[in-house]
This record gives sequence, C-alpha cells and structure tokens, in this order.
Amino acid sequence: MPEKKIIDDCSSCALAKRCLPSGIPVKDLYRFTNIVSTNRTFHTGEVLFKQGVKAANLYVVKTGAFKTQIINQFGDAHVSGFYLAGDIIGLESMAGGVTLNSSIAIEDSLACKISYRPLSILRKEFPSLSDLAVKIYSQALATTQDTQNCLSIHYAPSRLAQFLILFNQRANHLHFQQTDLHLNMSRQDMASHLGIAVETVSRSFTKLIDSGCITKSGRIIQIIDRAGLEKIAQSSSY
Amino acid sequence: MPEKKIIDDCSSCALAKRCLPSGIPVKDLYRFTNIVSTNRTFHTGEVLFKQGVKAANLYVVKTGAFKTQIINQFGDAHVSGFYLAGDIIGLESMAGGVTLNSSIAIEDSLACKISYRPLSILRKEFPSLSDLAVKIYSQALATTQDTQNCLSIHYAPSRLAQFLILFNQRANHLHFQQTDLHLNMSRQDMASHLGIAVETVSRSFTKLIDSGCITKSGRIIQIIDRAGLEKIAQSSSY
DNA sequence: TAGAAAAAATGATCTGCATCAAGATTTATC
DNA sequence: GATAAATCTTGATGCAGATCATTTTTTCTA
Repeated sequence: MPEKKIIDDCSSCALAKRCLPSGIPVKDLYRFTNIVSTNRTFHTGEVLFKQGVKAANLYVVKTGAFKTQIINQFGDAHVSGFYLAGDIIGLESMAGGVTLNSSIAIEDSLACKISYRPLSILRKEFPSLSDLAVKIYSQALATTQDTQNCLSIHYAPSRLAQFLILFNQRANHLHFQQTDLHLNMSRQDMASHLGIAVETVSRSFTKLIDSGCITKSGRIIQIIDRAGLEKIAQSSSY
Repeated sequence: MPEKKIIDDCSSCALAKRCLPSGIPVKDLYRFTNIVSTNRTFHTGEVLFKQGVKAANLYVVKTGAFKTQIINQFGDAHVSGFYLAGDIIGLESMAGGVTLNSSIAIEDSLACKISYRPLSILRKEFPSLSDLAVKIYSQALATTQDTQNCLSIHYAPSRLAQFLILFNQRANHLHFQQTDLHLNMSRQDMASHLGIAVETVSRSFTKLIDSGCITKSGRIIQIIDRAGLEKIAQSSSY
C-alpha cells in the first residue's frame, strides 16, 4: 500500500453523514475540518493510543479495523471492543481525562483524529453537534450492552453465534443485508474478547459449520442460515 | 414506610452536585425543576419502564436501587446492570427511541423522572448541560466496560471478587472509603448479571470467606483484605 | 516460489461449573 | 411469635471448556 498523502476534508468523506460533521450545517463544515486531522494511516499492530496516558482525542475509523484492550496489573490483556469504519474510538475516556484502554489497528487502516477541547468549544456554537454527541454516546452504550449480553451466554458455540450476528449487524451499517462477513481480527483477539480459549473458538466454529449455519474460508464467514444461527445463539441450555 | 408526599425541588437535593442540575447556573435551577418529576416511590419489584416501549425519560435514582434486564425471545432474562443513588437509568435508549431493556426496583426506592425532549431543549439554552451530558455518558460507558471486563474473567470466585470491588467503588461515590457494602440484589439477580449459576455464586462467596478476604452476614459484605480480594480478582488462572 | 514462522484446527486429559436434589436460613404473613 | 414461603447454601454427578500436545493450514519473508 503506497503511502500516498490524501488531502481532503470532511465534505468529501463518504462517512460524513454518520460522523460528527453531520451535526453541523454544510456551510460551516470548514469549521469542523479545521479541528480534524484526517486519514492517518495505521498499519496492522500499530498503536492508536496507550492505556493510562492523557486522553485528548477521539478517533474515527475511516477504513480498516481497530481493537481496544485493557491490560490488568498482571499483564493479561482483555480485548474490550472492535471498531469498524464509521465507529468512534475514545468516547469512554472523555470524562476521566485518562485513557482507560489501549487501541491498536488489527489491519491496515485509516483514522481521523479529533481533539476533545476544540470539539467541545464547537459544540457550544452548534447545539445540534451536542444532539449528535448524545445520539452517538447512546448508541455506543447500546453496543457495549449488546456485547455484555453476549458474554453472559454460557455455551461457547452460542456465544460465538451471537458475536457473529452482532458483528454482522454492525458491518451492515455500511453494506446492508450482506450475508458474508470479514472477521478482521485474529482468533486470539476473538477469544480474548469472548472470554474463551482460542481452541474453544476453533471448535465452536467447527460446530457452527457442522450445523450448516455458516461456511468459512480463512477469516471470511458466510451466513447460510441466519434463523438457524439465531436459534443457536438463543439456546441458553448448557 | 409512610407514603409522605415529599415536595421539594432540585436545589434542596443532596445529589444535585452529581446530577444534571449541576450543568445549570444556580439562578436558573427552577428551569430544570420544571421538567423533572421528583421523588416517586417504587416498591421492590415495581417496574420503572418495560423493554420495547417508547423511550421517553431518564430516571435518576435518589435512594434505593434498581436493575435493568433484557429478555430474549425465549423469555430468559439477563440482568444487564444495577443502579444506585445518583445513577441515571435510560441513557442507552435515547438514540433509538425504544427501550432496550426493562428497569425494576430491587428495593424500596425513590427516583426522579426527566423527559428527553424538554431536556434536549434546555441543553440548547445551557451548553454546560451538554458538557455534563457528555461527561455522564462517558462515565456510563466506562462503567459498562468495567462490567464487560468482569464478565470475561473465567474463574467464578475471581469474577465475584471483581464484581464486589467494582460495586464497592461505585457505592463509595457516596460513602467514601467504606469497607462494608450492602448488596441490594438477590443471588438470582447477581447470578444472572455475572453469567453464572446461583449455586456457583454461593460457593464463590464461601471461597472468598474461606480465603479471609471478606465476611458476610446476609446481604451485608465486609471487605477485610482488599488487596487479597484484588489478587483473587486478578488471578486469571483457571 | 520455497522455506520459515505464525496462526488455526484437532486430539486427549483434567478441572470447574451447571444441573438436580436436599437441607439450612432468612423473610413474609397471619 | 408460629407457620409458610422464599431465599440461600451445601452435596453429588455429568458435561463443557481449559490446558497441553500435535498436526494442519495460512501468512510472511527472503
């Protein structure tokens, strides 16, 4: 991938309708563009920000994918979330002023950086930007509660099935009604996120495939029988 | 408990400094009081709002405690969160317009109701109220991520230990540095929230007691050895 | 394209948790 | 305060998943 410097502003961005600029009148969009540094490239494994440092920015994923992870005092990492195009990273650290997790690119990606401070100044001028912020936060909360729900499922194949359904829903914000989904993350990251061992993730995939709900080729999953997959996800029986 | 009608406004509320009124100048506080219906009594088991209906209000817990739960298509309930005095319920349903969960009092409680719409109008007039909203949302996100983290802990006694630590931290917002904590919820609710069986919750309590970290009398827990409790919470070894 | 390295899948064993059952304790109700 | 009901705890058993070991596949790099 050539490191071509892409010079553009938010008005030409495909995500502008989902992103923060949609909270500002088109004629004032330049005001927003001023506080954003757009389209920085992050290669796989590159760190967006580290846990426990001064929290100062939001990041909007433009292409690719990122993960966030929390490291406890014994050095065990737990992957707390995955972020796809259009998702905003760093919302949870805005109140405390310190980053609660690290964020790392899980594939070659582009992200735009927005500083907290000028954003909050801009919010005072454009109240509709605050409305949008509330909406974005509300959705982010709903998403983490979905994840929480997913983690409360006991049977590992059910948990994986639910994860695939949720992940597909989120990816469908962009490409609607698509039955195939690209799992950007490693089995290790998936296992950490789902709270199960890597081997169990593999075995669960095998079971979902044997049940005829999905097919798999590397990290590309095809959902063959969505209803069946949902049924497996709901089967709380141990 | 006598059903005395308490007539007061936000200016006399002990929680005002943590609650939404703190986003408004004192002289304009009456504007906020106008859109709040304060101090409604909810008895144990009483429903604040049901899942899947029109989302129209935020609720601030004044005294007592509430839970939120999501019911899947097979009727299994999962307790998604607990809310103590000062906590705000209903933040996640603001974007979608439909309640994503039900909320139920788990002890005799008081809650204040704030309607979304007039609140968003008031936000336009008082930008500092939006700042506060962002802060509140940010903290709410951080809390659910803590919970998510907790659920990814494999060993049941560790998971319970982490839950106690987090719950104690939240309760300490009110009564700082207290080592005893009152678990307002039933074992059943705790089990559902933690994604483990009721019996496992009991056994885990027994193990925590045997380790000398806590003592227990009914639903009152005393944290004897906080460092030890944290160590157990961190021991990811299965 | 070949070899090395990393990632993923499969197999075997052991441990922790769910489940069912019964007993103990607390809370509710008259 | 006695009885009933609900809640919580403890016990025994079977099964799911963690762990370690090994094989297969994919990805990386020269």
